[in-house]
Order: sequence, then C-alpha cells, then structure tokens
Amino acid sequence: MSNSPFNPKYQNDDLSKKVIAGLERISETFKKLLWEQAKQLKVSPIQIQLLIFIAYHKPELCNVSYLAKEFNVTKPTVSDAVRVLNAKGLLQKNFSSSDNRSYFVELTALGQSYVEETEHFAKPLQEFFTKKESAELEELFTTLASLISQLNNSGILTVQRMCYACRFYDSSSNRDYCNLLRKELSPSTIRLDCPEFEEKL
Amino acid sequence: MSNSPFNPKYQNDDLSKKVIAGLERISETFKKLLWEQAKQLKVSPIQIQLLIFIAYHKPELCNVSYLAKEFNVTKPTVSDAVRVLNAKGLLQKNFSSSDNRSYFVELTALGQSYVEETEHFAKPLQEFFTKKESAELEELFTTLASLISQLNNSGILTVQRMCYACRFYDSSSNRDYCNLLRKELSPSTIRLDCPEFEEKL
DNA sequence: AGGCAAAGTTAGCATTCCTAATTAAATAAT
DNA sequence: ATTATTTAATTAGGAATGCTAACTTTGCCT
Repeated sequence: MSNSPFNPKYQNDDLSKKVIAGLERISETFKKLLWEQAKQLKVSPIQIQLLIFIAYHKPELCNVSYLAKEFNVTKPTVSDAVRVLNAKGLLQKNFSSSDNRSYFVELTALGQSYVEETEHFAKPLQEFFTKKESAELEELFTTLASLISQLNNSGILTVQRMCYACRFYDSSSNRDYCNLLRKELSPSTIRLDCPEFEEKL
Repeated sequence: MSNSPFNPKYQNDDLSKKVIAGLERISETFKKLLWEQAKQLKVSPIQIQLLIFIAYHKPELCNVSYLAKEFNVTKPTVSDAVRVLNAKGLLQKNFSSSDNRSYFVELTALGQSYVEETEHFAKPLQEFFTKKESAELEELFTTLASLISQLNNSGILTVQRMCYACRFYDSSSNRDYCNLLRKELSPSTIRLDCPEFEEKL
C-alpha cells in the first residue's frame, strides 16, 4: 500500500494528492465529453481535436509533425487521421508549403461546419466557470499557467505558444511585458495560446 | 469564427475560456504521462488505470459494470481489458460475489508489482503542487471539489465517492459534517474518494 | 557531391472501443 | 408461483487508435 495520489487512504495527508486526484477526474471529464460529441457526429475524438485546432491556428502549424506534438501522438497516427478526414471531405491538403516534403491541412466548408458543431464540447465545464467570481478565476488561471509553463520547461508538454516562451516576452526589470503588443502583462492576461507567438531565437 | 474556448482570439475576452484551455492542456498531460508508463511496462493506458483502481478500492467496486462507469467506457471495453490483464497474469476473477452473474477482480502479486511501478505516473504534476503554498492548494482544491460535485449532479461524471453525495454527510445547520467520522469537514478536508462512502438511501 | 536529418507514408500489429445481440441470473409484477 | 423485465457479463464484428519499424523523398550541411 503505497503513498500514491490514487490511494484514497493517503489523500488526506497531503492536499496536493487530492488536487492530482481531482485533476484526474477533470481529465476523465474531457475524455467523456469529447466522446459524446464524437458519437453524435460519427467522427473520432482525435479527429475532432484536429479539426478544432486547424480552425484556429495558422497554416504553418497545421502540418503532421506539429499536430503530432500538440496532441502527444506519433506522426503515423496523425497521418492516418488526416487521411480519414480527407476521405470524409472534412479537410484538404495544401502543398503550397515552402518545404516540399510537407503540406498544410485546411478545413473544407464541411469541416468548418463540423467545427461549429463540436467546438463547445466542454460546455458543462465552461458554464461552471462562467458563474465563478473573477477573483477565483484569476487565482485558478494563475496556478494553471504556472503549471503549464513548468510542464513546458521540463519537456513534458513539447509544444507551447504561451508568453513565457515567446521572443516578445520581456521579464526584465521585474515586470511581465510583451514587446509586440507593447503592453504590460498581468498573471491573468498572460496568454496560453497566443496567435502572435514566436519562438525565442 | 466562433466564440469557443479553443479560439485563442477570444480567450482574452473571458478568463473562463482560458481556464478551459488550460485544463485541456492538463488533460493532455495526464494522457501523455499515462502513455509513457504504458510503453515502459508494455501495458495499455486503460489497463494501468484499472490496475491502480483495483489496488485501492473495495472488492464490491471492482466489477465490470462499476469500472466501466468509473472510466467512462462501455462494459465490453472493460470486459476485454480484464480478459487481457487476466491472460497476462496481472489479475484474477473472484466469483465469491453474492450476485452470481458478477465477479470481483483481484490483483495477483505480479499485478501488485505493476501498480507499484505505475501509480506515480503523475509525478511531475505532483512535484509542482507539493511546492505550492497550502493556501493556494486549498483554493484550488475547493474549486475542483465544487466542480466535480456539479459534474456529478448533472450526470456527466456518473460515479462518485465524495462527501456531498454520501449518506453520512450532513449539511444541516450551516456546516459540513460527517456522521460517520463524527467530524466537521472543511472545504479542504472534503474527500473526493472516501473509502467509507455509501450512497444516500 | 555525399551524408545525415527531417517530413510524411506504409505495413503490420495489439489494443481500444464501439454497437448489437446473446446468455444467465436477479428482481419485479401480475 | 410464474412470467416479464432488468441487470451483469460476454461474444461477435468492425472502425479507429496508436504504436514501432522500415521506407521514400526532400532538405540541409559540410
């Protein structure tokens, strides 16, 4: 009987264990909500995730390699899912990339309509948080942002588009500043997924 | 272009959207960490989840139906995974159940050793939270507990073993009290997964 | 030019995970 | 008491996930 976060016996010794157990339940909730959408629309969870990602990110990020990193699967897995989505007429391959080995994935009109159907799959969670006080949300978001940043630094999440890793981010003189927006960033205005994100040089 | 939590363009209008996006990343982290363990031990993610659950819960909960609800999959999926784990010698079926259609799943010694190897798969997350102030953890846990409780009430998470749904829980006279432990419960001593949990009558 | 690295694909496989139908036992209803 | 309904688990069949390993093509570097 070991001291794991999944052993209820020890969860009360250490609040951090209960937090892990709680996050695991949230994780399970995402999985379930995504599957419910999947069944309704007759597409698979990973397929929905790809469609939504493609809808809201620049073409340069919509290639097999990047998508594989984003969703923590191998390239063959993405390659396969793309093939199926293409066969279903939900996306097409755009070979206008500068690198001739690669291509961009683009949504078709049908793919767009699937995104509109599925992009609110997390609605029950959304509704919960919308009701909360903004102070509580700020606390929570600050914690999450700091966690994700650390997961990024330690190489567990390999893609990241958040301020802390961006070339426009400036933390000198004890502030968080964006050199592109020319704005001070507060813990709660830090972006997790900034459209203008660029890697540090 | 819709107002979804996964559209970075709108994430800054509404902090709750960024929270969803953040939780989605954490969810992806669980998935990745679980897969890493899985590859090392040559067992699948769902198999690991089953083993860990069985290790720390009463036999009455270790049947196909309950496990299916716990992990949000169908009974055939669990039935299959149990068959594979049994074939690998990690668990055995105990038919001493009062219901002759059903059986309990028990770990073998080998299964136990697999649990010891895998139960800390969330360690990188655990390390992050261990470093945090207890006030921050309490805030976070309180939010998570309230969210999980609501997911439970709305039928999205169908199993629950937390105080709010337990027959020993007493919220009369403006307090949270456990009639079994005969103790007052604070937001952070509420249990997500109480071994003594019993359904309300 | 030669050699290595990277993008994507293919092939082969175990597993996931579903739905629908089946068997057998428990429970409810008449 | 006997029938009808529900429930637990399984089986069958199939689509998809997702892996590793091997391969092709292109890009890059020296």
